[in-house]
Amino acid sequence: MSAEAWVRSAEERLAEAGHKRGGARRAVLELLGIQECALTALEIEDALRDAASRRVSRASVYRILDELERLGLVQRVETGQAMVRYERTGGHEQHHHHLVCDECGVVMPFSDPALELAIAGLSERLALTVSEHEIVIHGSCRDCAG
Amino acid sequence: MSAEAWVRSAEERLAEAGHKRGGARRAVLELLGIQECALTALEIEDALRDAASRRVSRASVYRILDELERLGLVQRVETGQAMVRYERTGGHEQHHHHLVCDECGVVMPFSDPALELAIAGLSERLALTVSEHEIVIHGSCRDCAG
DNA sequence: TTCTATGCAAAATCTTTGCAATTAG
DNA sequence: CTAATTGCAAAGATTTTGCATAGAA
Repeated sequence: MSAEAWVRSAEERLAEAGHKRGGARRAVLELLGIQECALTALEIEDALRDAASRRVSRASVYRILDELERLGLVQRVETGQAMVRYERTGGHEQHHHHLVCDECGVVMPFSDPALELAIAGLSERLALTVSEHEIVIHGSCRDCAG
Repeated sequence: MSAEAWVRSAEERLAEAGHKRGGARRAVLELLGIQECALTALEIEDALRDAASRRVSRASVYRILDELERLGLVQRVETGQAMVRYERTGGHEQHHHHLVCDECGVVMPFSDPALELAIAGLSERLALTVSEHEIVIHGSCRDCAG
């Protein structure tokens, strides 16, 4: 799904849920739509200010992300770093997970069919209705490991 | 590994690293040793107070957990809830991951050989020296899903 | 109009740090 | 003695909330 299509479908979903349009949320959606990987609230705020697309207050960024998450439009990524990250769901070419270098803090996306299969099988046996899965692997990246 | 054996080996490791013994840390180690699953710093503080084993200040709990994590004796578990959780490493019968019910907040451990295999295979192909993996699956538990 | 969206500032929550007193080796 | 441990209180960092204004339907 392209960034534009994702933004459009997200706005539809928001309208269905009784939301009105707003410039701040639109700006956040457009930013998330074109991201390859997860951003923190602060990164979103900074990116919007720098891109001059529109300044959005931090409180709004948090409120918007919270609502988007409730509607399943974005997903939290817990990297174990100080801040939570968010990225759009269902939008990228394929579902991906994250690698985190605990030394330099870089976060990289990765995909693995075998892992997806294992999780799919697992989901059927759990005492839980699985809503999403997000796997974070920690370690040292090539630069840091030397 | 039994709780006692784990506490003993942890203290050895701490001694090697140049640490002296301390009552607060000892109490935290003994508590973590017997836990089935991950606790938050606050839960640790409360458990120690209630068990009357020893009161430990919150700052010390955090400092102790931080040091134990640095030495690889405990592992952080990011559940996506407000607080980070910690549990001992290498101590339980088998490596486990976590299920989180996003409705009631309950955290349950689970194990899955197929998942471990998938991760083992994956680790060899990553641009990362894997230090640990911790998988958290979100959803609704039986009680909440109805 | 009426309800949502937003910004600002204050508050809340979790975690870390500074400092002094204590204690282990 | 010397360095690590600990508690307390203050500070930090991230996130949430209250309130008033602006804006969409």
